[in-house]
Formats: sequence, structure tokens, C-alpha cells
Amino acid sequence: MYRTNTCGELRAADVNRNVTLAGWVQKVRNLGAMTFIDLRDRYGITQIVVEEHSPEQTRKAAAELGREFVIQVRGRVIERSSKNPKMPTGDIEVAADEITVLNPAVTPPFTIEEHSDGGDDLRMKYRYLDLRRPPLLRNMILRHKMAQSVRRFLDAEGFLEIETPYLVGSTPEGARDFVVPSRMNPNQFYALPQSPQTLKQLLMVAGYDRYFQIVRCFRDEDLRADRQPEFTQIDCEMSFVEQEDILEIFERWAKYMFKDVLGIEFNEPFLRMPWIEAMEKYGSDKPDLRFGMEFANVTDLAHGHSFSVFDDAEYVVGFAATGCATYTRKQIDALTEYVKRPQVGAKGLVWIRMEAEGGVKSSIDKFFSADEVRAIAERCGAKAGDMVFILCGPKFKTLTQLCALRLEVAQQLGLRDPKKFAPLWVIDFPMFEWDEETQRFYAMHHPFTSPKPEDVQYLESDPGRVRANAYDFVCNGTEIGGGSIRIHDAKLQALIFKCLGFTPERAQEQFGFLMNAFKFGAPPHGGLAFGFDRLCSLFGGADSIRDYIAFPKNNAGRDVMLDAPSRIDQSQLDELYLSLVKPE
RNA sequence: GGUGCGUUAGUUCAGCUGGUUAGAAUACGUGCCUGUCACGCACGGGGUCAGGGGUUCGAGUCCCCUACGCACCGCCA
Repeated sequence: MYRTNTCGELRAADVNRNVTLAGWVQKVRNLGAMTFIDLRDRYGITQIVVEEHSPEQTRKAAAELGREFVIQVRGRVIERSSKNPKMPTGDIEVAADEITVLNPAVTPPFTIEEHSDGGDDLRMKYRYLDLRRPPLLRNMILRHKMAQSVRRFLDAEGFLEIETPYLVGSTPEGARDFVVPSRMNPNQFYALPQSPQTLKQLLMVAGYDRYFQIVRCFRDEDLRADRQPEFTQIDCEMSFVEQEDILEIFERWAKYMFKDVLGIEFNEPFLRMPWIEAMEKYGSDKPDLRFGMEFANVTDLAHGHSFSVFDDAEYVVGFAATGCATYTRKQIDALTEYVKRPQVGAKGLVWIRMEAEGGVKSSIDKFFSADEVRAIAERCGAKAGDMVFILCGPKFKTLTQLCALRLEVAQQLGLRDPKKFAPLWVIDFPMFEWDEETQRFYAMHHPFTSPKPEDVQYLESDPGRVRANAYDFVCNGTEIGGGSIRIHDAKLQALIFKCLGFTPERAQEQFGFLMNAFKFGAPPHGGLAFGFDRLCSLFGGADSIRDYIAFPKNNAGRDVMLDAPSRIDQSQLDELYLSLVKPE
């Protein structure tokens, strides 16, 4: 038997017990006649003591230990003469009778501690060492707990967990696919699913009216702190439901998760905000509602004062930065530079300072009277002591730019508190999105999303006006999940494909399997999917999902630990009938 | 595809306007130390300043290219 106890469980009540522990050497403190060893496993740290009267062999073994050696210690639990209240096991220690080195270790390239001295890159290369550290361990435990919590809730609600294949067909719409060559079918390729969307709809046709899956999805797109090429979704679909049914059950689910995992209770219903309202008030379809600073349209007040910047703009919009009247010229200049960065893309920044004493000062004083400036500021909800920031230009572009500024100001004011949660549903998304580059409409969600019945009449005449039965679950400025009520009528589906510029042949070629299935009795259905990694990072209070994935990829989509992707042998290529365009 | 920041000891970093032998902390090694828990004290080893090119009497420092890392824009139905 390697161990009788873990390194996290012994307490004062265990004094005098003979125990055997096994784990990693966290730290050796050699005081000369006595040596202390911190022995670590995933349950905690227990102090081992080797004294002058300990067996010769044991003292010798202790002297040769290094960091991260794997050892086994046989000994007796004793009360410490100087206790450590900072450690759960701090009242006791184990007096070693025998120390066995199960495996020595080379010196690790960074410290295996709460706050490591290692950089991101290095820790990624030695991910198995980083995972030994308490923060990563806590994250993995959180992820496990959340997965259990998801299964518990959905199982109780009658959902069946059903696995769908990872080797599926490619669909060029949407994100880029990862493709996998087929040896048995020369010149043909599987694709890894971007999501099990069509498969779960087929499960609805099959009559499995409540389905879920915690499932890996794959998208060959550029990475971000919150985006990995392979990521995990909580994928759900239901039959005989309307949008309201889905929002109801998954709002209960979200509240259950907050309570079960974090102990946070939401008693009020989640806010439901139409997409257009989210855009106009916050400049984003995923607004951060942990703080206010709502936008106000001041176009009517801004026009007609011979200020050409405003007069030439389609839309003039601002918000009141709470308590920012004290901002110095330098701070305003910095924010101006911020909005002028290419990533944001604004031309300039107009400001109005509502002085605490009641005065008003602004960068547009030359063109507007004090009362006119005050009227604009008050439209934005500004009070004495606030600073109003205004941008102008094309409507949605300007709203998006102001959103970036709002988040930046909130960041500076410390309003983006990771311990605070502001969940909401964003509903009534537009059905289509116009793409300038290809001069055509794209499905904002996906082509199986149903339009609102009252908007169907505009499908052909004014597609931009059609709203979808689509909804997103948003929290703290992050899209956590989204879904829609699907189309289950073949005629309507054909019409949507037409609006999206699909020829009937292409629609049949790509999605014929689904449209055929719908001929055999498809129930009305809908569903949604949550980004599980994002949900974990939200609950854990971190910005990056990498910290919640055991073995993530780096910025360039590489696994620096495995050094993947990598070249393959010519023989493997031959077997797959592949040749390289750029041979080495 | 693009923008910004970065790359100096095992590690995290400092290194000013270009100027003698590139420093600190930590880690590592050796010795001393009977209650440490960020142990302490002393001594020691450790550098292709990412790679290449250029400017210069002289480059870690300035310029260009490349590679790599991070963040972001585009992209992510």
C-alpha cells in the first residue's frame, strides 16, 4: 500500500496514528539537526519532520531530497510544538521513520507555488507542472463541479445525454472547418463539427425531445483569450417548445448553477433586452450590465450648430462617465488616443465636464451655448461631477466604438468586478447580417433559425428588417450561450436558403440530409448551447479560458507541450493520397 | 490579413542620451544552524543580451528583416 492517508486530511485527532503518506516534495527546510519537508498532493500539504534521533537511513534520505521528488513517508502523527494556523494540517506533523524515494525529479523550470515565477509560455510548455499549482488545480476542480452540476440539473429535467460523432461532413458556411482526410475514401474528407447543430436537430426528428451533451467543438479560426480552436459546449435541444419555454428552463438552470457552484442567489427574473435596445444603449449585443453608463442618442441636439463634425454625422451618441469630472486634460487625451487607435477607429472624442460646482465645460463650447451643452449632457443622464463622452459617425459603427470606450472607462473605474454577476437574455436578434465584402446577407445565427412569424412577410422585400427567434445568454459583457427556435417546415427552410443566396442544388448538397429528415415528421423544436469554458472562466473570475482547460493551445493554435501540429511521414501522406504544396 | 507591446542568468526582471569586466531577486550548488513553515547566515557556479543584417571608432541600447510570445482588430453562421 503506497499510502494510508492523503496530504490534506490529517488533523490533531490523528495524533499518535502510524501513517504512510506519498506525494511530491514541495520544500525542504534543513535546520541542521532537524529537517522539515512539505509533502504535497492534490489534497494539501503535510509537514514531515526528520530529527537527530531519527534513523540514520531516514536522515540520509532527507538530506538528498530535491523539489518535486516523489516520496513515500512512513511515520507517526505528532502534535507540533509550534503550530501553523495558515495550514489546514498546521496542528500536526508526521515524524518520519522511513523515507523512500519513489522517483527523483530534475529541478523544475519554475516554482510550483500559488504564484509561480514562470511566464505563460514556459508554464504552457510544462503544463503538467503548472497543473500541480493550486490555482490550476482549483480551476480543474471548479470545472469538474460545474460539469456535475450541469448533468444533475438536466438529468432531473428529463434530458438525455447523447453523444454525436466527431467525424462529420464539412459545411463551408460559418467558421472554417478542421478537416480530416479519409484513407478508405481517397480524396475525401471528414470535418470536425463546429457544433453538433444539425445532429441534435436530427435527434429531435428521432423523437428524443430533450437532449443535451457536454461536447467538444472545433473551429479553425484565429484565437483569443476567450477562444480556442477546440472548446466545449453544453449543447441542448428540445421539441414542442417555444422560445419562452427554453428561456424559462435555462434561466432556472443558470440560477441553479450560480447557487450550486457559487452560492449566489438570483431572485429576480433575468432582464430580457431586445437586440436593438442592447445596441442603442450599450453599443454591443453582449452588454456588460455590472454598471450603468447607458448611451443616449443626442443626434437631434447636436445637429444644426455649424459644428461640421456633428452636422456631417448620421448619429451622435454619448454617455455619462460617473464621477469623472475630475479627469485631467492628460486623462482625456489618453482616452482620445484610445478611441483613435485602429482597433477602435473613432476620429476624435468630444467631452463635456459637469463640474461639481455646477459649471459646464466642453470641447464644443465654441459651437454650443452653455445651456445647449448642458441639455446634451443631461440627455446622457449626467449629474454634477460626471464627464460626458460623445462620438459621432455612422450609427452602428459609432455605437460599437462608444462601447469600447465605455468598457475602458469602467475598467479604469474598477467597475468590472469579477465577483459581481449581471446576467441577461438578449432577444430579437436580426435574422440576417449584411456583408459588405461579398455583398450578400448571411444568417446572423445559422440558416436553421426561424424568423419571427410577424416578420416573415419582409423576408423577400426587406430581409434586413426580419427578426429571428434567437436569443443569447450574456453575462458581464461576455456571450455565454445562444440559441434559437429552428425551422421545421421544409418550405420556409427553402425560402430562407433562397434569401441567403443558396441555389436549391447547393442547399440540397450541403443540408439535404436535414431537409430530407424534415419530410418524415419533424416536431417544432429549438435549443441553445453554452460555452462551457467561458462559463467556467466567468464563475472563476478570470478573463482567459485557457486557465480552465487542462491542455490548451497557444495564440497560434499550437500545443507547445506536444509540439503540435507537426509534419507527418511521407508514408502517412501516401496512404492518404495527399501531397504537400510546399515540400521541404 | 492587420495593429500594439515584448524577447537580457534555470526563472522573473533592471540596464538612462550608444562608452571599461552586463546587474538584482529568486532558483541551483557547497558549508553552518534544534522548531522552521517566503527559515536564517556565509560562500560559489551560472549569460550566443532571440537569430540575421545595417549605422558607428564603439551596439544589450539606434535602424531593418526574420522567428517566437501575449493582447487586440478582421475572422469566429
